[in-house]
Amino acid sequence: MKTVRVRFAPSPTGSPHIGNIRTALFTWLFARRHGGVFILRIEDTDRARYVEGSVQEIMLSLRWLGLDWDEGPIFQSERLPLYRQVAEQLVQSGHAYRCYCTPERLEELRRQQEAAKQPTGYDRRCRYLSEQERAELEASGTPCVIRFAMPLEGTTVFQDAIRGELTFENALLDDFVMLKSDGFPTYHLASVTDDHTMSITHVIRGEEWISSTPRHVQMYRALGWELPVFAHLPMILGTDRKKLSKRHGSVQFVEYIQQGYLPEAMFNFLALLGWSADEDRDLYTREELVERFDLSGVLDHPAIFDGQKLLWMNGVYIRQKSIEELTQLCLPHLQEAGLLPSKPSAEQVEYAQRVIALEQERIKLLSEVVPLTEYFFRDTLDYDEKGVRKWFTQPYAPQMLEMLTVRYSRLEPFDLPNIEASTRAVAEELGVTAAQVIHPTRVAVSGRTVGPGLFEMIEVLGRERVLIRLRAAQHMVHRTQQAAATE
RNA sequence: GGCCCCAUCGUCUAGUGGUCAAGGACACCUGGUUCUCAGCCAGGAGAUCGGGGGUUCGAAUCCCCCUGGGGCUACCA
Repeated sequence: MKTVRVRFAPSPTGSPHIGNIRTALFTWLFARRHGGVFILRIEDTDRARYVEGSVQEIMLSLRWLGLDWDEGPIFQSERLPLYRQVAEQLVQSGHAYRCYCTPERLEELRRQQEAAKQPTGYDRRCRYLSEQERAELEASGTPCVIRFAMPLEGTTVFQDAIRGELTFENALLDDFVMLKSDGFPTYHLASVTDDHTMSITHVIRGEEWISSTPRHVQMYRALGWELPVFAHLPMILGTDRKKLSKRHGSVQFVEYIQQGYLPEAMFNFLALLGWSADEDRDLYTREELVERFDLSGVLDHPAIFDGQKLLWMNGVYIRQKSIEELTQLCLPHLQEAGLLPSKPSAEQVEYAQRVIALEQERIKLLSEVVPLTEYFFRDTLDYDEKGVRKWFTQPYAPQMLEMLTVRYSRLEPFDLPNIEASTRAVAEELGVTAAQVIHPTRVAVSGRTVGPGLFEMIEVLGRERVLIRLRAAQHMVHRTQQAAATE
């Protein structure tokens, strides 16, 4: 059996989105599953739509996901002579012809067809030019394109690895442009030519290409080239069931990277969007996915992209991380937020690690580490309003804070068991439940009503910070109770 | 408008004629663990398989029609 050779062939017309990358992922998975070759090809044949930097974003996204390519990136813009030669060959063999129609005429033609509710499409005027007309047009230097001469009747049938046999009526397919007047090929010419010259065995691409495939099939035949296997992947739709677009919030793939999704979570999630092994499970390692992936498991209906499950999965993978690795992953976010300097000391990293360890099971997105742990790094706290109202108004609060201050000052060592024991002792002395001490104390040392266990939090904060915060809380309690009394 | 593709819980999906009065996961709800949240554990609700006709002893699974959604219909990919 032939070596599998597949390609991911994006056009650099903007930042890649989830759908683009999912196509890359499936293609890569297929290549690795079959010990094949994965090629990156940049389809930069549209000079007008070219967006600077998108090639970098594509490669960055691929690398981040671990989709390594074996050949490329190959730029179609550097292979122009090849496409022209193929187009010329087709003209010579009578499968293509030069068309001198102006864009204006084409537009007018389309307008008329639409008005008459006729199918739109080129009317093949230049296909039937006489030798003399052609020579005159050529001599006058009129710009021209090269169009493919589609068969006028019959059907084009091909097998799609995912959808089975697909049939198209040739009469309904017009003579599409292969080579533009600027000398650049259109997608059809470039991709067919490259897929053949690069010995691509399986053309894996989005479903939006299905209707172009009969054209490609006809080109392969006209050229006498062997057909690859076609596999059209289902699309990914937004929550409004519409094609993914700017309106759907962060659809740009790089934004997911920035927000702190883990590559392993994204990989896992994307693999299950439009493909499924026949198993009741959702969590797979990259290796397990490579072992199982096949085109036969690819679904033939579109999937709606809904980030909830991705977020959950990300949390799962975050919880699986070693604390050292998670810390390294979180550091950039903490630095960007100004909670840590750009070159943190060993002590600062060590502290951050202990903080992150306390929040690991709550973090679903790396960037969440900032709001979740802020109070560990800042000197002044933002007190939760509800928490203050509920706990700082308790009559025993002033005395409680004083007692805690005294006891915490004397603890030796200042560690978890001692902190817990002394805190519970305070509750007992005050004649209140442990919870009645724990909750106001959490507000006092963190400003929050939710967070890690109080004793762990206090231990990590350290005696010095805790005492300062208890002092600040005493003032806060005083003010709060004063205000309540005057009302 | 024309051509093409598609249609199972809100979402991702299992299911290829009988074992399905449809299974799993996310989200949601309840209970347990507990100092809160999260996590974890247990349970619950949630699809008459888009609708209607067939075929068959029997259909989510096969066929037809309708409806709905999507794609293409460029000298864009």
